[in-house]
Amino acid sequence: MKQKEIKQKDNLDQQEKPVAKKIKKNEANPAEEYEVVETMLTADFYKAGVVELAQKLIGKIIVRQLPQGEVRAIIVETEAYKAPEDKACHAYNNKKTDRTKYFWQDGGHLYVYSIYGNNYCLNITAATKDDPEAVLIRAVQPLSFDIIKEIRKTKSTKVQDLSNGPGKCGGCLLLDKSHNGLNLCDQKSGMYLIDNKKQYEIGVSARINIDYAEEWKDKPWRFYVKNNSFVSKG
DNA sequence: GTTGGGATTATCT
DNA sequence: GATAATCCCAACG
Repeated sequence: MKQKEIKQKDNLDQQEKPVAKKIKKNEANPAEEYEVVETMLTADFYKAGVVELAQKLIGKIIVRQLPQGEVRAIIVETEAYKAPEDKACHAYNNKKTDRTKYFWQDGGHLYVYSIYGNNYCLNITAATKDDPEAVLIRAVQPLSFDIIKEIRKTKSTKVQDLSNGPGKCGGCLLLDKSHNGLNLCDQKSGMYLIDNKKQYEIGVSARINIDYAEEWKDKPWRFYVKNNSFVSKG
């Protein structure tokens, strides 16, 4: 149904288009009232403990510069992973491998891991380099719609399928393991977060698909925007 | 060098 | 909602 609006105009006149207005046409629950602050979030923001940071990240806007243009999306779902004690965390018990070593960075860096083939999941480190903690970005709401559609190449007619899952978020942003360690506070990275003053109603639940984590699987460390259709199914 | 499973997704019925 | 796909990665030898 909405597919027609999605696939129209792949190029041409794509300058000066009001992004929020575009979303409004395509999504039943648009973020049309969001209030961007066009300043890169700095290292102080990411110094918070991982559970606090997971909450603070809800509503923030990810910006990534690509050859195709600038990708923007609102974070609508996160999960906190906190080693060494958290059995769900890849760095549980301070397990440090080639994959997990990126946990040991100051807050505001990326940890990207691959899973089930060509899926790359995006994490943002919290606290300091001595704290192996990171926030998994499980879902975002696209703002720069045309570019994301072009990048993701999904055949689905549901706009939500562009970004309602952790692997899909990595796909939207064209991330892979080469982006491990990227600094979100460094202007040269071409990727950063900006603030959004809109207040969202935030839901809390246990984390998803970590049944192996025993007593840690029930921790209320998942946060999401209530009534937002881009939140993952779980 | 081989193996087994995963913080998932796409594509069916 | 069920299942196949798909490949990286860590844990063995």
